[in-house]
Amino acid sequence: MKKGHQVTMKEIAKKLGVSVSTVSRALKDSPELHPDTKKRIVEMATSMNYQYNLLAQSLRISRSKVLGVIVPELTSHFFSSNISGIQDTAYKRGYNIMICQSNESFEQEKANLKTLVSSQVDGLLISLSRETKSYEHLQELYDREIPFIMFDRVTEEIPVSKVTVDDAHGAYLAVNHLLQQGCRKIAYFSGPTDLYISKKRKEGYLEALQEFGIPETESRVYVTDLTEEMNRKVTMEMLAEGDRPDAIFAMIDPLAIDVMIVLKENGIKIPQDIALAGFTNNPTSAVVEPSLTTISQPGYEMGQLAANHLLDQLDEIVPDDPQSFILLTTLVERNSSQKSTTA
Amino acid sequence: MKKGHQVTMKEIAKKLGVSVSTVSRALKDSPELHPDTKKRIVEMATSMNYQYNLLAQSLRISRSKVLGVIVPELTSHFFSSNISGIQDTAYKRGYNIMICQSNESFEQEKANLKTLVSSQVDGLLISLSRETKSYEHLQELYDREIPFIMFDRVTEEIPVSKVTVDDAHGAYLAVNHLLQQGCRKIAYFSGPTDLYISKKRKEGYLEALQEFGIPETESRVYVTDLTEEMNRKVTMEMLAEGDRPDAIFAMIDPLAIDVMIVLKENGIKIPQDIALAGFTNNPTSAVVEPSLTTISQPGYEMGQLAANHLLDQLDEIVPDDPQSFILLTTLVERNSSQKSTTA
DNA sequence: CTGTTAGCGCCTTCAA
DNA sequence: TTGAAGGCGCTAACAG
Repeated sequence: MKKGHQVTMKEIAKKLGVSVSTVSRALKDSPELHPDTKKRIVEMATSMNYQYNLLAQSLRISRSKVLGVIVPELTSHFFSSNISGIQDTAYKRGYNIMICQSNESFEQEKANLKTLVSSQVDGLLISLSRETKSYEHLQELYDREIPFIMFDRVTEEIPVSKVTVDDAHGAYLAVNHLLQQGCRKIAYFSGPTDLYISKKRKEGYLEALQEFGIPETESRVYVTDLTEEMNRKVTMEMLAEGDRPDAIFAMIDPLAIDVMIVLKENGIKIPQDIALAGFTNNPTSAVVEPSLTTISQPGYEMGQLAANHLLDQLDEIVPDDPQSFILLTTLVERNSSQKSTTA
Repeated sequence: MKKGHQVTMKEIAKKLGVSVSTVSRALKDSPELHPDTKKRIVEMATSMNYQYNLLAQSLRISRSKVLGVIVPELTSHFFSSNISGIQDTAYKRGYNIMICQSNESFEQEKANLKTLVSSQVDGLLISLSRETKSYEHLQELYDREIPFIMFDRVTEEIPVSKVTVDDAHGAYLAVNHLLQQGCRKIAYFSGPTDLYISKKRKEGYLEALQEFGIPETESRVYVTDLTEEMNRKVTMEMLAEGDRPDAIFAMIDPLAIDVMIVLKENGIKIPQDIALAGFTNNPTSAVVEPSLTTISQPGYEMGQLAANHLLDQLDEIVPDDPQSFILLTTLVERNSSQKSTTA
């Protein structure tokens, strides 16, 4: 299918017997122009259905007014909330966004970066894939002075602005809550250990335990690659052990829900036998049975903040030295952890 | 923040004392070029960290290799699945995507259309907002011969290709299933009546009833604007009536779940007192209690199909007369409707 | 095999 | 108040 012809300033100019520059000036409402000429041109443009060509402008001014976004996956509620915040913010400030998903693949992430840079995006918002363990591609981006910031899945290795939630504190809130409920043998179900959030949330987990005088014990840490299969396997392993925990803090809600399913299958009562808490506050968590206690992350706000900050940097409203924004998480108490009321 | 300087072919040419066209040819591996020259140029480009400027190419060839996507909202699982399918497909075929969300607003949808057209997207994939009841903006797009197709939320008014699921048949499957379970007084909970899917799903509902010799009765149709508030209100109204239904078919899962919550609050047993079925198969539906019987829509596949078809049209692999793709839905039987086994 | 020229659509001097 | 010229980065047609 061939795209229909788009009217250009040149054509308007020819029809009216004026120069292209005059048309250009009229269309951007320049004051140094005879009102009549302006009127004639604007009317002609409207009647010819003229549509401004942003591409040409971008080339001209070396600014595309496009932001690139790379996320691990589009279908997760958290990331789509981020994107929603980014999109709304960018739109309000006159920018479009181009989106890529790395599908949690390092190679894909590098490829995405390349096409977005090629497309001359003015800046990038990046959330790293699970596989990303080396950062040369980001370093190169940095060296080439292409503005970008990271959100949620970040690395400390590159000195750019970052937007995250307070993972450690969120985990602390969750585990502290479990402790308040009387649990003392609390397991931590972790994602891959090299993931930033796995580490941070473990910090909070350990801090809460320490505060209650419980010796740090790695023996209650279970690691999964977050596939349903392995989540199930790890949970079964835990159940097979002699000294079962009385509570589980799972690094993210989907993991918590996988754990919940396995526990229920095995006749374990939640929260009576084992209390459970997650992290993220996915919509699903509110409706599972029992409803899942979790930590709420402000996904939409993160997206807004990240986009606003990047645009502030681009527009030099704000100096471009790296800042770290840490958003607050909140505890959402639900039934999966209410020992006191349900026991 | 100023974007770092990007190396251009011109600079490479100057460094090497050749012409820009030679550089251009070398970089696209043209055969009519001395291997040595080519080698020198490619090496120089690499060492200077040259990055191709897609924007300039777009302007030159009048093709941006960008697809525009407009969806009502980004955070719904169904639409993010669509987008995921679109993105993966576009990427594979060398296209980027620009995404806008209309936030269910007609004005926003028109504005989105405008900026995407301005950005010179090669084609558009559109899913209409709930508010969209007039179609001049699409007609204009059509008249201007900008290739686009619609998916999921479509209108028959514009002769372009459409990708939808078989809504009527899906509804038929759900209601037929409820009938098989022995229910005879089946209510239909509908969204706004001017919505395409509201109508189509009602058709399937009525067809199933008819097949069982149940007189069409509008009295069991309940209409909501799909806000939680009104969903609740309508459900309460239904409960207040004398002749309660023994089953409910809700137009979409979130509505079904709102209904489920209200029923449970009122001590109604599901499915024993009232069976329940939804439509969409959101991830949430699998984990609610009782798990929700629903109709599965292939969101990712819809996105893939839509993107592939549009690109086929653009690349003239396929003639550009409008086609209608109707994807199959499947019944997902879960506990909210299993009268036979649970009664 | 390589260089020159022209132009994609737009805007910004500079000149008139 | 308006026009002409030049250029953003790249490519394609035409020379040589």
